[in-house]
Amino acid sequence: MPVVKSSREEAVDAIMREFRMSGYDGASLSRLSAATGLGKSSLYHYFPNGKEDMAKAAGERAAALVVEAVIEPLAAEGALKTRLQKATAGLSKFYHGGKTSCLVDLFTIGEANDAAPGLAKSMVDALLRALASVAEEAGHSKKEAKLVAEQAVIELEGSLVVSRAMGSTRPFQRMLSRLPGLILKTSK
Amino acid sequence: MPVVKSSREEAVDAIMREFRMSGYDGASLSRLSAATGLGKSSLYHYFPNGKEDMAKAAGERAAALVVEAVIEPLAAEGALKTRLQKATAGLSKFYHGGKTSCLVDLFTIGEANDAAPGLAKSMVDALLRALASVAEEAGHSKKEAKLVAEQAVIELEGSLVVSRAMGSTRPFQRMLSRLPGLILKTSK
DNA sequence: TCCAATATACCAATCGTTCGGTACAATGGA
DNA sequence: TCCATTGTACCGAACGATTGGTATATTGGA
Repeated sequence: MPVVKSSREEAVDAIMREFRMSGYDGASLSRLSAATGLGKSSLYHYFPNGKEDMAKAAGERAAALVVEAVIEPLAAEGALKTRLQKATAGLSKFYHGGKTSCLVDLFTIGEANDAAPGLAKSMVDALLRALASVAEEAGHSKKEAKLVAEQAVIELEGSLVVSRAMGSTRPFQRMLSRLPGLILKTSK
Repeated sequence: MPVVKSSREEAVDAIMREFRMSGYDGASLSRLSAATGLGKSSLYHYFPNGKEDMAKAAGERAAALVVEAVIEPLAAEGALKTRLQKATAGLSKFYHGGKTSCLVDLFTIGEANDAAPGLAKSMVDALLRALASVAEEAGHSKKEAKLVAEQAVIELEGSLVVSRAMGSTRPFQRMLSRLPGLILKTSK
């Protein structure tokens, strides 16, 4: 098991960071080059199809991080409440307390749609499935569970947008504190 | 009262549409030129500071439309429930049933921050104030009203993101049907 | 005649991309 | 063991196209 990250893995991390800061259209090759410390031409060594490949790699990396920080804790052993706490902590970490945007948002704007179609959809689908399964376990019907999961993702994405617009992480933090209740409560 | 829109007003509408489709970075001058049917020279005649001015004009236009479709109905005479219905209808119209994005989201990404700082914040602030005032009228305390308003904006923005990502307007529609209850209900 | 509005032509800068090439490590047959 | 070969990792320079923006000329209605 390699302790040292490969150069490519480091690059993907940096690229993901840049995309989450500037969006797809805003993340120019120059910026991506500066962010990775790799020359523009070197980027094409790791990502033969250029920006498109970089977006895909960034999306896959982000998805993997969400699985690790949120979905796996939810699927683990233990009390529901504890798992939900771990998942919200994971969300806070992944979104840096609300300071970093979500690629689901950024990759559904402008040219990103043509460059990497379906990428955002698959990301949100995975999250929806994981949340719905937990909501079902918490006592919701299959139908209710789906709605609860959707509501959770809506609040997640929305709180990130509002936090960004207001220049404050409070909306995101408040959303995190609401999340466990949203999924656990059975009363309508 | 002019029935015919001035050439500039028509241009602003088209520009707003283009920004809402492509985001700030994605809306190039060529696209804006094509969308308005105006040559670059004409665009710079109406918007001397170029893209930046266009973004401001689009933001102001969007804000005015939201005032007209949502905020004024909320502040009008009549039963609260009726006003909320009109406001949700206004939201549905402004966002084309969930098919069109929100500039609050798009203008907080990439270069837009530098070009038009504070634009998104002022937009979301106006909406928050209007919603909070209605929530207060519905029986919430000042503090609760603020939180309820924030929650409403979060769900609005979030449902637009999720709808975009899923390629379905259902999440937005469901959010609209939740909205009145969110603001009206006094029980915790 | 005036001036808002549009056209034509152009600019430097940057875009995403490709080219030709270097440095170095690993491989493998003689 | 030698060394030719191959693969990996990277780079600077340049590509054509497009970016946002400007300067100057022309048009046309009041």
